[in-house]
Amino acid sequence: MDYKRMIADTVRLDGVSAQEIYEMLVPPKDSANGDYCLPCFKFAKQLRTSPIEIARRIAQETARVAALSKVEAVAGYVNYTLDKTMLAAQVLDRVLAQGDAYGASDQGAGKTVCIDYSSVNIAKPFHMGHMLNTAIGAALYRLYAKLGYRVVGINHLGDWGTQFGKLIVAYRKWGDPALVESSGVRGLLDIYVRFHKEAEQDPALDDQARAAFKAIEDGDPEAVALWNRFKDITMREVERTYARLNVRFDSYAGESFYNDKMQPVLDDLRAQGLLEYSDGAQIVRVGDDMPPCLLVRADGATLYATRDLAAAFYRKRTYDFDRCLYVVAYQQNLHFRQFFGVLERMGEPWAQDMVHVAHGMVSLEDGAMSTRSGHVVTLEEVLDKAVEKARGVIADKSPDLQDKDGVAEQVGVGAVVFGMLYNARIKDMVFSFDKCLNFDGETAPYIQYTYARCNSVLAKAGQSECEPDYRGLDNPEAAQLIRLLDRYPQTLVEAARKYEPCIVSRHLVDVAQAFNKFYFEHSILQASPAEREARVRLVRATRHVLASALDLLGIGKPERM
RNA sequence: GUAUCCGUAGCUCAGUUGGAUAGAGCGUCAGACUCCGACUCUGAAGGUCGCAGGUUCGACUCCUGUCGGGUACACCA
Repeated sequence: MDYKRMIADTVRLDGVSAQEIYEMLVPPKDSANGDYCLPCFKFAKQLRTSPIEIARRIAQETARVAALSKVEAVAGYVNYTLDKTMLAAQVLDRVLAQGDAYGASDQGAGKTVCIDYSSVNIAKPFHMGHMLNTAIGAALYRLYAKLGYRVVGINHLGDWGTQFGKLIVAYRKWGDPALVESSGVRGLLDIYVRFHKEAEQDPALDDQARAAFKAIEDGDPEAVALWNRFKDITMREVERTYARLNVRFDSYAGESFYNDKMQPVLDDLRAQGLLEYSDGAQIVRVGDDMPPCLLVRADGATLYATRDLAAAFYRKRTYDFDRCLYVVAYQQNLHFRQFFGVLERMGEPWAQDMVHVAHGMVSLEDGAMSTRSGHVVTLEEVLDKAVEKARGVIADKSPDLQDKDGVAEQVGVGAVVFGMLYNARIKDMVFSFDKCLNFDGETAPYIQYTYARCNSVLAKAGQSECEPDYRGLDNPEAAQLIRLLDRYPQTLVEAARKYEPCIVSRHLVDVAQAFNKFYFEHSILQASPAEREARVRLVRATRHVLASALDLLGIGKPERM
């Protein structure tokens, strides 16, 4: 039942529709003012009446709406307070009936969303910058799936380009097959870094690298075999990391996949007369406020944008998406505006369904990360340190815990992932181990602790046949918690609409905080049987919402910790 | 230079299509475990919302300008 609707339908104001009223009913900032409020200032001019008088009249009209325990006109606002016991009964019934599926919806039924995220580079380490990208993309993936969309997760592998020529040259010169096999990406990175260092002294190396890449392009068996080997080594490692993060992809079609799919797009552009020559290169103009999009180099080679264009057409054809998201750092803002602009000029109606979900950059305290110079913090070492720290806390505080290693993994990895998803995605992040390994306050361990605490209470509560008496929840702490549980579904919708996982994480923290306050102020198991049942139901509902949100963010849920 | 994003407490950040006295965590200080898990909870201190105009009954929120910072700007991805 929709209380806002009931109130809105009862209001009679000349020239104002129930829908307008409905949309104006908002939760007051201070919940002491009630559950909803209606500011009446807007009506004053057209009704030629003071907001105070209008509020008074509306308050009178709507006072008879059932389920309201209080209606008050205050300083031009009408404040509505819902009957706490009725609200509690309704919200808890709804949450408990749906369980962990609470918050799911069918808004995406029949619709497809493609999400391009993570996009690892072959032969390069998976560092904290990729972590941010991957966490955001994976959270959006699960979020859209929860809202009923068919989601296609795409890992657009960086598996093409002259760097592979460099790697081949470096590998042939300094690579020890056995060593590279055992040291993996680290070993590949080492010879890659060495290549750059030596190429400064010996420019001939760059020519050899170009030749080696050309060999891959021309299908030279030995070069292609090496290239595949680099891919295998990288993917083996990356898959291990994805498994730890519980991240999955539906497609690994990367750059090389589109090698043979660019020409038709270029032909199409040429046929439409959009492709122009400029200084020997071929470009498409996309508007006066930005530089043209460069698609073919003077030497005939294609570029990043060409591949993205081919990929877009392929995805539209293959998945028939309703929306295609690109989770990529804001550094590439211009690139996406240009690339989307080309689609628009081609008259593709779906050009407007393309979205660059831009996020901030991760840097280190002593400057930007650089793969070439080896100045990176890899995800693996961060996760390992976090898990190690979690293990220490567990040894200290829960020495009798079962499966200490499993829980430490969930807590440590969870803390890192949550740190990536806690702020608005556009924010830059200066990585530090101190901040990343913080387990206090608004962190994953805090939420996981709350979740474990719920489990503990529920285990002790056992089963009950008793009918709940919701007067046991008629207190500010329970009311606040119930309000938050009630708003969870619309929170998910908003997070998806804005492509902002942090809206989910913030709500998750709010729920955990509200629960802990309630827990501290009110005894659950010691209450009278009927009130105890009401409170146990609240704990159970809270547990469902915590579980659901943790799942969406990709954070483990230790039953105990 | 042009475009674009960011600027809110000592630090890191929230702030719901413009609404009532701008919120949280960390840190600091002071408290709460004979009681359902103290990885918890309570309280205090801390703010010209970068600055200046404008729109509005009402601006952290919208517009213009300005200052500070990030990023990008043709043959890399």
